[in-house]
Amino acid sequence: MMKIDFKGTFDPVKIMKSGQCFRWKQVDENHIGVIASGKYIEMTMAKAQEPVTFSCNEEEWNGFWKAYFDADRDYVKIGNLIESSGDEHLMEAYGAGRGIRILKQDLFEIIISFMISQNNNITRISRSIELICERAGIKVRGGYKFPGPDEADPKMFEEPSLGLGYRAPYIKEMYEFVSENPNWLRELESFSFKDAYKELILRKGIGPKVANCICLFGLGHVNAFPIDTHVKQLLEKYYNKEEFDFKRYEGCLGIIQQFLFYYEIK
DNA sequence: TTACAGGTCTTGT
DNA sequence: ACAAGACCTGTA
Repeated sequence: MMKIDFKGTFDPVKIMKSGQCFRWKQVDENHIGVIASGKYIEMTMAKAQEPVTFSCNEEEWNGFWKAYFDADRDYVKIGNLIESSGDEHLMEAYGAGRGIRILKQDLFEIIISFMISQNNNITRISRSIELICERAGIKVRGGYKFPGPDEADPKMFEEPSLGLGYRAPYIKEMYEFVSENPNWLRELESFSFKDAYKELILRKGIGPKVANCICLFGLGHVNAFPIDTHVKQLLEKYYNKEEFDFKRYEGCLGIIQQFLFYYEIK
């Protein structure tokens, strides 16, 4: 067991509902379970200001989960930057979203997950992803692993019951492409934010919004700022013509975006 | 029933 | 460059 005090900057329930992860689920009254990169962990659903207990040992924490939960980033500092901004809308969004962190998730899983997310709703996205995991059938503790590029037959994605709809050929093509270009993911990881973005939007089914989500949640580029319908609406509603202070939040733009997004869907 | 959902692709100016 | 329209489909 690892007990970590995040000093009010880790709220499992908010993260689960934040829309960046689709496979977190409540396993009992007080715990949330997660399968990430084939590893399983459970955590307590503590209030934001209480320490969180994780079902792993110190070696597992340091070797994987610490990075996954972005535990080394100073979210208190980011909170202070917001609190001292005088931006009332953002401060209100932060009040609602405090405790959300940017997870460092498996790159390929994020690519597929956010390709599925286009013009889709969270319920359907989660359902499709879970079905993909079950159909590929790679069991791990806690459920099924998300199938990597060589761990699923691309034909599988044509199956209508997965509910992928018109996105199915995009997903199939991505599995085939990465399987045939095994170095592509590593190259993406070595690229700068801008180069990774440019490379991603070359693929069919990936546009500006999804590419930004992949950069933010799968590649750890915290300056990626995905603009979806909600954030677009919010920017138009509260900030006339580019008056949002992007410059001020250089270095944590994606985290700011998460607060705004969470606030708007809530 | 009709409209919507964390957009993207295609086609036409 | 930019603006429509179309697009799978479960759910409310």
